Amino acid sequence: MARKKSEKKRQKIISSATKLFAKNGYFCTSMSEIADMAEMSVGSLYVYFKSKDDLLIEIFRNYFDELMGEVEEIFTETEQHPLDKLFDGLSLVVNKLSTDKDMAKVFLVELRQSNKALQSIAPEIRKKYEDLITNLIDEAKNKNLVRKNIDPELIGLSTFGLIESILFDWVNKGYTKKKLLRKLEKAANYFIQGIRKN
Amino acid sequence: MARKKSEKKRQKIISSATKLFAKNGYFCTSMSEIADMAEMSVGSLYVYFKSKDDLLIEIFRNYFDELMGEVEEIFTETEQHPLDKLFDGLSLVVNKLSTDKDMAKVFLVELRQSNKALQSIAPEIRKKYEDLITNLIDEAKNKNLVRKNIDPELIGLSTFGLIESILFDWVNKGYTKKKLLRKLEKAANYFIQGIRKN
Amino acid sequence: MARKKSEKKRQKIISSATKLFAKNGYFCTSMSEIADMAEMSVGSLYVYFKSKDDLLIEIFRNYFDELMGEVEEIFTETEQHPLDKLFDGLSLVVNKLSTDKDMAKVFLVELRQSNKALQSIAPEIRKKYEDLITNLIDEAKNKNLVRKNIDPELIGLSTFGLIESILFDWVNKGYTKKKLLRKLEKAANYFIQGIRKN
Amino acid sequence: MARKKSEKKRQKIISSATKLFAKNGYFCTSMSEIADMAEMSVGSLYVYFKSKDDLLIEIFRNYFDELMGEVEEIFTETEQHPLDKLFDGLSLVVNKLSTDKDMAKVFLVELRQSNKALQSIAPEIRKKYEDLITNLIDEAKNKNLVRKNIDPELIGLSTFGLIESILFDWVNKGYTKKKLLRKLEKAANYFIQGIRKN
DNA sequence: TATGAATGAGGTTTCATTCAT
DNA sequence: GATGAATGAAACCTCATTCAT
Repeated sequence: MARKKSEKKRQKIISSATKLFAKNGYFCTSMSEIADMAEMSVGSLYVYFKSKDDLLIEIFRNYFDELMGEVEEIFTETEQHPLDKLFDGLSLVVNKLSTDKDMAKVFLVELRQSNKALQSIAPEIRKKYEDLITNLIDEAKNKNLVRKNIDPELIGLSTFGLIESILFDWVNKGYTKKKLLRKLEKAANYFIQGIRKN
Repeated sequence: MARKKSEKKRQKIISSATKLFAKNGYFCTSMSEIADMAEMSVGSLYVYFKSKDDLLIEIFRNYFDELMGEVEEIFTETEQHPLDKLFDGLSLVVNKLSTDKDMAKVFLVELRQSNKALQSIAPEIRKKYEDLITNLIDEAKNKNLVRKNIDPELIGLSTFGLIESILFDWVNKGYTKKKLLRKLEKAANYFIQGIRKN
Repeated sequence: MARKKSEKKRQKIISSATKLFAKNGYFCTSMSEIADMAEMSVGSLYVYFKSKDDLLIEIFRNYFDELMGEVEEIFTETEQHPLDKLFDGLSLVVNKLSTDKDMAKVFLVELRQSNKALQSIAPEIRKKYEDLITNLIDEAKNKNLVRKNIDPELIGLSTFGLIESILFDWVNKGYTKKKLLRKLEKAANYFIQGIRKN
Repeated sequence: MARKKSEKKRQKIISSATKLFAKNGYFCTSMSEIADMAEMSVGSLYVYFKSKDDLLIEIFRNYFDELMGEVEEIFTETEQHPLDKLFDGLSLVVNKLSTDKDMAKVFLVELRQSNKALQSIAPEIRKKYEDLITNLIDEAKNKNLVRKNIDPELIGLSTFGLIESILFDWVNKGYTKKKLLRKLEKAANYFIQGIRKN
């Protein structure tokens, strides 16, 4: 029970920090602001996280471990057409990030920082994503479902860019989630059409 | 002559700052580091730029005004197939940014900041790019050269994302410029294939 | 208990700052000098006061609220001759300021600054003083105890000037408190004689 | 002729500086602001004045040497009643300062600074004034025109305070010069009544 | 576990003054 | 005489982190 209460506090810190990082950026957010929003003392933050960097890292770690797990599930289900699975994967990522605009913002902005804290985690997330895509495209190539000369790594990169740019647009313009998803689907289709073997 | 010397100093500040912003990020670069690298005093930085923010803004403003000008030239040349012009435009952007990896890095990272300094300039650059693409795609639609239902704004977004993700990969992995361009061309082709009317 | 300790520190900052402002003036006193004299770190000053301006304001605010309160008490005691109350009021002010020469100095010098910090507080203090005098002189007029045509506001101004110039002399020449009070009383008498109805 | 042109520049610097010191205070006025207002370069200021302090000192020196000279003239004219001469002297000072509100402001504010630059000049001006008054009152005492026990030095102090407080009021409230003079005359009369032998 | 006062290093910026032109 | 770019010391202030309670 004590464990539970403690976990609740951790989550409150994470959600407060995410909100503030989204609004003002990592560097323009102070620990005391986070403490204020989380309704606890600065000292308490350091009970749960060993540094400000650490807090940022943990925000990403949990979230993207889970997210990538879900993508993997989709990709390893064997029955579907690989390009449909690709489509579903992209939708899933955007769908999930669209439920927490603050997280989406932080993901888009902070994951590019040269910030030391993230020099470990950011490439890790990208790598995981690219590996999943690469495997999927390899599968598609083996089944002869995509054009020749398709570079699987490049598909990873491109789709990551697609996700990012469309989320970025949504985050800044603030339209409905539904519209966001329709946009993603359309753009994904342009792209998938470009690599599908007819 | 004094004017010329003065302009030389300005450029030295800009290149030093760009290098450091690329390496450590805007917030983790101090004015005194910039002064050191530019081989002048901190006070001198403030002779040429009225604040650190201002310095960052000017770095972007000059560079992207020129770059977008060049893209516009390509797009408004009338004789080519619009999708070829699109291809050429993407190549141009990546080509140019590939000559200055520091600038590329700064472009990729800092243009997403919620940093107040950039809240004006970043959207401006994106907007200019999107407008150029939108006009081009509209032209292509009028000439019936792309599939129905193509959303011009979405093409802007997607290609921006494409450029970013491929540059980002290059910046981090550091392969040759030639390889970078080949990647961009390939990815651009996937995408353009996806929207071209056959 | 923590509260008490905290209040002690505040007071130490205030007294150190007052001493230094008196000696070198507000602008020629740095926060780090204040910190040194108060035997704490610069950062600590900002725990108690949100800016250097704020520190100066608080020095005045507390002191003069109390002082004006005491003057008011004298003036609203009903039994005495109003001009005697005026005399007592002037004595009180000088008496009190003579117990803290640093405060007197700061009062004389800084309250005239065009310093933004004080643009709110300085007129407030003067106004409070003038209002008290005005009421008192109005009372005297109603009781027919002063000459006709006496301008109450002018009495406020003049006596304020009297207090200031005599304190200023004392602060610079540094004679005994007793002598200071005698001077004030004499000068006050000259003035009061000039307005009293015989 | 060159001499004349040079003197004109000096005067332009002085008037610009006075204006800015009046508005923002000595410490909140920068040399480059003064240069801007005087329509010349910073370097030129240093051709005419050896430092910022020096500039402030010279502003006072010229002005008050002249002013005190005029007061002296009045006081040494032998035919008038000394207390009338006192009255005329006070009027003269206020009259003159009322023609240049900026100078009045600077006089009121900066002459109290503990500013090193002024530690020489400020007491000098006060001393000169007090000496003139002391001589005058001594004359009056000899002629048996004032009450016994009048302290000449105290009259100097008090009237200086009177002048200051009334000018201060005018400077802040900004009424007409005529009204200012009437106020001064009234207040002077209260005071002179208080010391005159009936 | 929880607190928040205390720290001190480091940030950006200002500015009086100098000096080569 | 006139200029204004260059300087560098010093200013105010912030903030991640610690630690005694």
